[in-house]
Amino acid sequence: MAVAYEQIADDLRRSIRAGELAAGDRLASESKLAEQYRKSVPTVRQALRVLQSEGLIEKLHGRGNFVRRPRTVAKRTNSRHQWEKDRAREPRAKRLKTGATEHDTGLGVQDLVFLASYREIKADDRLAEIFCVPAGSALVERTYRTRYAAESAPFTLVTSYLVRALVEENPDLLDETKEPWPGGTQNQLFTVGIELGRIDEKVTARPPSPEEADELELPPGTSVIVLQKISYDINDRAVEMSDVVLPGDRTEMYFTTPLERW
Amino acid sequence: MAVAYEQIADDLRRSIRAGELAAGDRLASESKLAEQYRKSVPTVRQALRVLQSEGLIEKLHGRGNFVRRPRTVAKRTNSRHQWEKDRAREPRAKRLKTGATEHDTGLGVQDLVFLASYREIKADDRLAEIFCVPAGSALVERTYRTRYAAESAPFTLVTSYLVRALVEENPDLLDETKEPWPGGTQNQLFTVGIELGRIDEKVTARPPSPEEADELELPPGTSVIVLQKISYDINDRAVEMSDVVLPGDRTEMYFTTPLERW
DNA sequence: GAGTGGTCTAGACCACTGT
DNA sequence: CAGTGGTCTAGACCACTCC
Repeated sequence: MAVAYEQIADDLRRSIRAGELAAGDRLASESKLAEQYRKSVPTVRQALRVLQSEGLIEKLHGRGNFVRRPRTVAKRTNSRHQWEKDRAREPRAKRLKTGATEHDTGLGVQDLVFLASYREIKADDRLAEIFCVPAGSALVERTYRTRYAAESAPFTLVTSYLVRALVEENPDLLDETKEPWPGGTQNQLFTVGIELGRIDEKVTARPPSPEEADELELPPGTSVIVLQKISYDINDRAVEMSDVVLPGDRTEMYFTTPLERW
Repeated sequence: MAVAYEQIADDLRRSIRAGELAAGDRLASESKLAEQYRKSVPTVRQALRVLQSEGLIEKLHGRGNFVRRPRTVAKRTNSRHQWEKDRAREPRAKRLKTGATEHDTGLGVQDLVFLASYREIKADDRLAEIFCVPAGSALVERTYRTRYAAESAPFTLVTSYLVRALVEENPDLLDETKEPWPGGTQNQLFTVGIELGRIDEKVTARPPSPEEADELELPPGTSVIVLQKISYDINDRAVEMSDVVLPGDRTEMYFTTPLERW
């Protein structure tokens, strides 16, 4: 009944689940497996494709097929926003100690590696509409990569936008060498007199672009979670927007919604 | 440079994007395509697999390969919770008119098809911990399927749990024929004297189980978004939990986080 | 029954990895 | 260089759909 490639996939899956093949182990070569199961190599490869799409194995050209190691789950909350706001007016010494990502993940600043780069761009139609500025207005585009010190792949790719005219009175906000900025974006905005009143987040999932799959080290078949965050000041003006790309296989997001009393 | 199957995939992708192949059109048969591109059938099939994993085509055994129709995006917000709470004490006539899903999607009750079934279960360890009851306690398990009247696949699979002891004083709450219940779960809980104080939602993404892929009509390679919702009453007691499975390719979720003033 | 996609074979050659 | 996975061929046979 069951087709051959499914039987092979089932058998290998069972071996992995049972621990006969441990995380990081190399599987027998495809030609060896074909011999063992008395099937052709393409049939074995079809079985391996199934396991790969389930995230159980990793195919490395010229090296072999390996049992995938489980990766650390990265957590993200919406309480981070109020937490960051509360710290935005604290003294630098306190802000230096920890940031919103550490708040979410429960790790210390030494466990995370952080890369930032800034450049200036002109607003396209989407960004112009969000910020209610004319298309072509000057924006600051900031890209961030955050990863665990012990792993090679980042767990978030962030592109953040600010309206240049709103922040240029503090030249440090245009200088990427000031990153990581203690206290984060909310403290940066505080230095130019902006207080946030509300944050809207839109969450979707989609297949990764080839570049995203490469950078996040995603197995084929894994989706990315895409989060678009817009920060509004206390006058309901959009002052910051971020596109956040998160690996679907290792991200958990938590949202708390308080309700008003009757 | 570029390998054959990628060239074929690129060419077909371009045809679809350019509209030469419209949504719902059948592609030429695999043997015809092999002839056209002067490649073997397995190579053509490899190209089609790429397009399938991108959600661009749908393979129907015995019928052909078809350009996939874009499906309606389903929206979900967290403002639905306050909205539903505000309506929970309204008269039945008002609650009948519309529900939280209509609030999210902007549609009327006539555009949506709704299925519900109830059964009684015993709490497993996970549920016992969430509700702070002994394992084995009686729970009401309620499953819901919601779809657009014009489409065949539901856009949400919901499994919701209540502690039987908390709701059994109103026998209607154990009766699935009372669904769809005007005013939703928050009105149901109101009838037994429960007011919600907070809702926590946890969001992750993962590959679908075969059953989920089948029911949601997901193309291979598409993830599902999994949302676990826990509703707490005003004394911080968990009173309801839902597991919500959403198709990753057609779901948008919106979360608003208000911030306290400085 | 004709036409379609699904599975499978047996083997060739190429590209990548590590020694 | 040997060994590995990646691509590709040419064809066989099966399962499904629709007429």
